[in-house]
Amino acid sequence: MGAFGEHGLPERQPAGRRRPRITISDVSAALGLTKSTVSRALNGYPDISSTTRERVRSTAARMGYRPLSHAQAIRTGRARALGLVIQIDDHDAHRPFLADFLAGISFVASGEGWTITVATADGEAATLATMRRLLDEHKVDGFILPRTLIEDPRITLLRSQDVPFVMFGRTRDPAGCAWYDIRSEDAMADAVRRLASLGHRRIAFVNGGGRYQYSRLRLDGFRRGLASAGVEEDPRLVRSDALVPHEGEEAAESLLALLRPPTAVVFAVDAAALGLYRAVRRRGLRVGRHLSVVGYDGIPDGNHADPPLSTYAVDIRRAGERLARMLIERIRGADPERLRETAPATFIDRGSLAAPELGPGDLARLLAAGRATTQVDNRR
Amino acid sequence: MGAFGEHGLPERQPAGRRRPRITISDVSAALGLTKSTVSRALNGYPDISSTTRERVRSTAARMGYRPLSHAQAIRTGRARALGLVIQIDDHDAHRPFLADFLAGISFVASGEGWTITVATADGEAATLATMRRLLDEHKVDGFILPRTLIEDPRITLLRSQDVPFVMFGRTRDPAGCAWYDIRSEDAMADAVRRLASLGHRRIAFVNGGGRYQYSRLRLDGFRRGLASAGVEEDPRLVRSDALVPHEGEEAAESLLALLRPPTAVVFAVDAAALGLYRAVRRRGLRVGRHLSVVGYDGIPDGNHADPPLSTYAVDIRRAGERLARMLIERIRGADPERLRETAPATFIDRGSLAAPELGPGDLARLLAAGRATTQVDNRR
DNA sequence: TCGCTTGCCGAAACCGGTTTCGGAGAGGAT
DNA sequence: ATCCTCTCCGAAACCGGTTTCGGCAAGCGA
Repeated sequence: MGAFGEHGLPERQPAGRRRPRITISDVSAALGLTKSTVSRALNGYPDISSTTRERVRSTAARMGYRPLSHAQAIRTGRARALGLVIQIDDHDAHRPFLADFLAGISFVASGEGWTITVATADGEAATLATMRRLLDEHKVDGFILPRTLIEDPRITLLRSQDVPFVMFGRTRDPAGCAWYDIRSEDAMADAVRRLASLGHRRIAFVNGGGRYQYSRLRLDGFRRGLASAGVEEDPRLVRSDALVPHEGEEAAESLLALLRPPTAVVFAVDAAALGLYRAVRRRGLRVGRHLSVVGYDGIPDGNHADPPLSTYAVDIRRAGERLARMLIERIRGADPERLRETAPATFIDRGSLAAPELGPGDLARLLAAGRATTQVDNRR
Repeated sequence: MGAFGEHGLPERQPAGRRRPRITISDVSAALGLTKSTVSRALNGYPDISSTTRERVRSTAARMGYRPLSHAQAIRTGRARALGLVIQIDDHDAHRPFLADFLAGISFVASGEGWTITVATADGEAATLATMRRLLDEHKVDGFILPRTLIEDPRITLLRSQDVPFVMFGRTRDPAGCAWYDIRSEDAMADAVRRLASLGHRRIAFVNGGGRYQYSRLRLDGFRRGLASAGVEEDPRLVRSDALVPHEGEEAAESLLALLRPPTAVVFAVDAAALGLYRAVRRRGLRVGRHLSVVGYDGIPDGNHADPPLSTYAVDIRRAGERLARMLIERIRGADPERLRETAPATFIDRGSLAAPELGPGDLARLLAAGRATTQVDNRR
């Protein structure tokens, strides 16, 4: 399908005026050596004397020679390209960060003379098929896997083919896996402690998607925070699978409808937290005053909410940089179990959490009153 | 710089268990032909009989043969890869759309067996350097240029090297250029007419960045809208270079400070329009009621504003699809002047514009009163 | 029947690299 | 002086394709 031209004759590119590249033969001719010697010198083979090696390296650099990666790839199988397959049917929580993520990856890759091959895929099957195609055509030497699942079929595929990869996020079975991750569980615990120290005792948690490894970790973190703050956990205050504003709004609705509603809500995902604003606004109440909220991710939209959403921001560009670095090392043969790194998220206080103005009881009465005077279902 | 390994010995990849690829030699052996015949048959050379051609094509397809693009590239110079260099120091108006844009490009490219090589660059010089590197290493066969400038150095570079490219957006000197663009000027004109038909007479315009071609077009569209609605243009109601909320906020401030402030504001960029919300909210007024606003882009954040921002949405995924298709045709030799296409934006009414409740005079008085009771400078 | 096209395919060179193999020359031990 | 071992590099094969060149056989006109 399209691999061979449907067009009759192969068209030629208009005669380009690009100056001809400098090939390894040019370098070897200039040095009076054979290209095999030049190749081995540049690749650090031990059977080339150090003086020759230096001579070759310096003149190659002076002449501006850079090997053609596909010419190398045809023999070595390495294309010096990092693969990134983005599954687009997912919730769009991470979309605003894609540019930063790519910037981080690209910064490191470019510095090493590598390139990035990206593809998008619609659904899990398409993602795997795309990865297979990229591998089959030797287009990439390894993959960066965004958004790791608890059970991730991509890992299964890559493991079975011995393809190097690094994950953004941890997974259940870590054997042979390299990763970079943000300790979002610590952020959740910190959020709870922060709220508790402000005086909150009824603290709810709205988690993200159940298939993601991070959801498991963040729930653990939330519980750890409760425990360390000496607050007893109330299972009625926990929701899950809220990834977009609409889902967050529903979760907020059900929490606010409780007999003893929470005075503070911790969201695992910023985008879902924005949904709570709608629910609160509809009741004529105000976030930060009547209900404290804290999110996670640091999406820019949070800054435009009223009041701006306090959250734990992730340095996604740095994540891209580290992942690219790790993947290159991994492709070069580094032990994956040595390539594991986590970093903290940083709290940004924008004013959406404060000491509770009302107890749960008063809040419940206020909510009941608000419900009476407002249309319940004017959500779009 | 990293082109040759700093590492002593070249490490080898752990012995992969991937099943070996099917090469052209496998196909030729199975057919009892030489690989040159197979190659010419698959590429549609006229000196291969049609019966042989079909025989070759069918068995190649049956065996699952797909040519290795770098092996081809080394002789042909074509890598079957589309290049996309994203300049990240720009305003982030288009960042939320990057995933959709990539999805569109990837959808078409994958279908044709092509891949996408992306890179990010910080600043114009870095962008050009990155493009040169990708060309020099034959990593890409052509470029998709996002966000065309009025005078675009990328075009100069690519023209001088006879490299195929397509632009997202038009440019001043269209010679040899292929493009896809949204007729945002029509959207601006439509916005003005829409507001005028609601009764607005003082309609302001806040434009985007001056270097972009679209800014010129959108200003023209705004003026055309005024003319067709029979409203006289007031130069005091036009601002420019507002790309992010903060800049939009400043523009809004200066407009609201006028003796006869506008009752409606058309923004060339949604992100800037969000800044107006802050200025209006600070005065205790309400968008849609006291001041009508309409934006352009269709960013998701607009949906979470209060009231949600009416805007002209762009189908960015389709833009990616069309651009990828056009670039592939362009690389195959199509006439660039034939590859030009525009599409309309679609208006989305979310309630941020309405009939003027107050005349400019009343609004000015209200603003003055609001200013007295509110801190003027509590913006962050 | 002969010569000359024409259609069709094989042989081989080529693209720009990498890798294997072997041998020349230096140096050391005997 | 001879032999043996290293050190270091050249020659050539190779990777998986494309493209040039040439030649065989069929078809055609004279």
